[in-house]
Amino acid sequence: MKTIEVDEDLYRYIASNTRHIGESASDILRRLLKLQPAASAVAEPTPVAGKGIAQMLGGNELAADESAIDRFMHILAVLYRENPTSFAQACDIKGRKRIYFADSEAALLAAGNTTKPKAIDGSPYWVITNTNTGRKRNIVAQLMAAMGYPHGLIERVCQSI
Amino acid sequence: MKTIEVDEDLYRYIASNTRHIGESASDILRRLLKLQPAASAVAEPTPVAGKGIAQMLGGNELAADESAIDRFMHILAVLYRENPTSFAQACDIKGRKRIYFADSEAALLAAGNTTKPKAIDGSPYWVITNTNTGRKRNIVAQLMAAMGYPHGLIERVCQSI
DNA sequence: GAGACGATCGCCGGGATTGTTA
DNA sequence: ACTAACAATCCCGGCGATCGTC
Repeated sequence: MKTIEVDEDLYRYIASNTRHIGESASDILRRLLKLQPAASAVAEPTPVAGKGIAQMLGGNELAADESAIDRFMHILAVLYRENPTSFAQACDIKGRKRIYFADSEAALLAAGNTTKPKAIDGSPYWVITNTNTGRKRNIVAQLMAAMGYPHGLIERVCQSI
Repeated sequence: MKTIEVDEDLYRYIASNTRHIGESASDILRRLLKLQPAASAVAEPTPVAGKGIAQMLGGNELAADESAIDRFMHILAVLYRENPTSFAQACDIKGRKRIYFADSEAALLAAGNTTKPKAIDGSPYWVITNTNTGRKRNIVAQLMAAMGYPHGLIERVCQSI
């Protein structure tokens, strides 16, 4: 991985061409420049834990998300994609009254008022959304901890929300 | 200046496309992606009348358009003509409920009430028209940013609406 | 769906702030 | 009582589209 500097507007241009969750700056540039996709992209059946999330942090993909909610949803989508099974086991996190994750909007609505549930892209899950940013960080931290991510990475991800 | 991370091979590819000493990554990428140059440095006179956005601003082309809508439509037509591909990638801009661009009138009508779609001259695209001038400026700014135009030019174009 | 334009104002989403409970 | 953790109200900024104006 090399680091290069680009102007603001170029950066936005690249970010605006994100096609799907988990796409890195390299992926986007390769597509825009009509180059061959990275060789390893398809071949790897079991991604190394932490790879997807770390890549997300390194690249510019979160830049396209304007709000904390967008970044929150984006991170959750990547976490799910990276390890659906682990996510499923880890996501029964709850607050005092509310539950945070469920496989239906109704379940979340039933456990609190005005929770503003949103569907997690590419997964069967929904999350609560009506929280301050601190709690969003909290939820992500708890989830990632339960999924077995290392401390440092968790911290960096939370920082990025 | 923003920093992004790219794979080794991409880095080498970009470096190998350097045209002259001191050329920045942004300059090279702009050229490879066929985006607008950052500086006003249009060293060579661009002869064809009505060729680009800068030309349009320079001349009195827009003066003939009485209303903000006319100027709005005019600008969009020029932007499309200047780079149809980039326009196509950039134009999936939307509001909270409405979509702003589409390749058919019906698509815009379906996504909002009384949006007053109009066809963009010389292109297959339609835009929403029932917005205040601030929003028209907004739409143009978002579009141009996503097409990779530099800030200064975007501002001047919006000013002219 | 046919008058055209677009400012104004109502509504909605984001999330900090404030109220509540353990 | 005091605090920490949590819930959800409510303010602000942004968006939609009605309706006043020409």
